[in-house]
Amino acid sequence: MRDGQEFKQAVRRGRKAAEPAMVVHVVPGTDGVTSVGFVVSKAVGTAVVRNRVKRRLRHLTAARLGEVPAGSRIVVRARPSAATATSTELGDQLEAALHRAVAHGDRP
RNA sequence: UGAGCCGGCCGGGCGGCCGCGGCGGGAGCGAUUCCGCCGAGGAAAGUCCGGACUCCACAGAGCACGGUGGUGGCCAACAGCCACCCACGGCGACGUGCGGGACAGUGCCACAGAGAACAGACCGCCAACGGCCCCUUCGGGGGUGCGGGCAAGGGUGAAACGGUGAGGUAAGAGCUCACCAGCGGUGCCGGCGACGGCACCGGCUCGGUAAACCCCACCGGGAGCAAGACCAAGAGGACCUCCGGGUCUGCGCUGACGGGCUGCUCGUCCGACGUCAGCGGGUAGGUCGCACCGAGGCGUCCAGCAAUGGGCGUCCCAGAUGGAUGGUCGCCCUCCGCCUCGGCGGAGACAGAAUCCGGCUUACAGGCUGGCUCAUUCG
Repeated sequence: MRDGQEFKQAVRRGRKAAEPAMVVHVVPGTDGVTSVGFVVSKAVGTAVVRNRVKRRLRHLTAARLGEVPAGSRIVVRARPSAATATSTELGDQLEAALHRAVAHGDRP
C-alpha cells in the first residue's frame, strides 16, 4: 500500500482487532491483489527500532496472507510494546488479530 | 614492573533455509521470469560551518547587518587541518586558550575594607613645625598628641599604585642609589613571520574588563533538490480563428498602485490584458535532476617536520520515494548472573543513507595496535 488515501480508507472502514503490540485493520476483499500497509509511529522508538519492527511485521504478515481473502486491504499499526516483543510474540498476536478481523468481516 | 601521555584502526564471525531494492545480460508482445554483480555508518546523527549544483529581471556602489581574529603554510572553501610563537597548567610525555586594540571615546569593577581609578588613613609610626603644660644656667630641655607629618608594619580583598638591600629622615616615602621585575625607546644578532636573545638609555611604576558598547583589518548577494527542468491532467481567464480548433496563462476572494534587485539611500530594471500584498482552501501523478569518472576509493613511489601535493598502477563502489539493504534457525566469540566446575539462563555499544562532497560537534559496550614520558629494579 503506497497511497495515503488507501491508508485512510482502510483504517476508517476496516474491521479493527487490537492486541498489546499492534492494531490490525482489515477491509476484506473478493478478488485481486491483496495490499498491506504498516504504520509505526515515533512512539515506538528510534529510527533503528522502528525499522526493525516494520521489517519483522512485513515478514510475519507475508507468511500469513493465505489466511485473508484475496484482494483484502490490511493496515497494521504498531504500538509501543512492539519494540520489545519477540518475533514469536508478534507472530502470535498478528495471527489472532487477523483471525478476529476476518471473522468479523464475514458477518456483515 | 608500576603509573601516565598522544595517535591509528576494528566495532561481532561462519553456515543453512526463506525474502527485499538496484544495475547488467538472456527469454517473452507483455505482466513476468532466469543468471550474474552490488546493496548503511564512523558517526549515516545534531543540521553548527564551508563548498559544488540550481533558480532568482545577470543582482552595481555606499551605509547598515552578520561572520572571522597570534604567525606561516595547506585546501575548491571554511569557524577546518598542519607546523610554529606567546600565555597558563604539569617533574615530564603533553594539555588548555572566543590569543587584534584598553594613551580614540563611553561604561562597569559586587561583598569585605579607612581607601578600588581625580586613590586612601581604621589600628599604627613620628614629634621637625605651630599650639598647650612644666623646668631653665635664658642657649635651650622635657612632656602632651590638639592642629600636623607619614604610609614602613598590621588588617580587608581576586586586585591596595613595584620587590630586596643600602643611604636618608623626626618618622617615612623612587626622596636618592645598586640589583631584579615590569613599561617605553634605540641599536645589533637570529627568524619569511608571529616573536626571541643581547647591550644601552628613559621617566622612575603608569589596574582589570572588549564571551560590555566600541575601534581596526579581512570576508560575506538571497533562497534552497518540495532547488530546478520536461511530460500528462487541469476549473476558470486572455488572445487568435477558415468556428473544426489553436496559442498563452494556470485555485478562489478581497485590497493596493506600484513592485523587484536581502534592509535603507543612490542607481537600475519590470509593469497597468500587469504586478504585489493579505486571508481562506487544495494538490504534489510520471520522467529527469539522481546514483554520477568524482575536490573518488585502494596500493605504491617521490617532495615536505606535517597538513598536503605530484607520478604510476588498479577499481567502478547503495540509490529507495509509505521509502530496499532483511527475517529465522544452528554453531562459535565477548560480557553478566546462578552454580553441583561443567553446564544452564540472559545480553551484545551508539546508532539507519535520501542531491553530493569537506569539516566541526555530540553518542558509543568491548577490543586490537603504534609511538612517547616518569618512577623503580636488574645488567
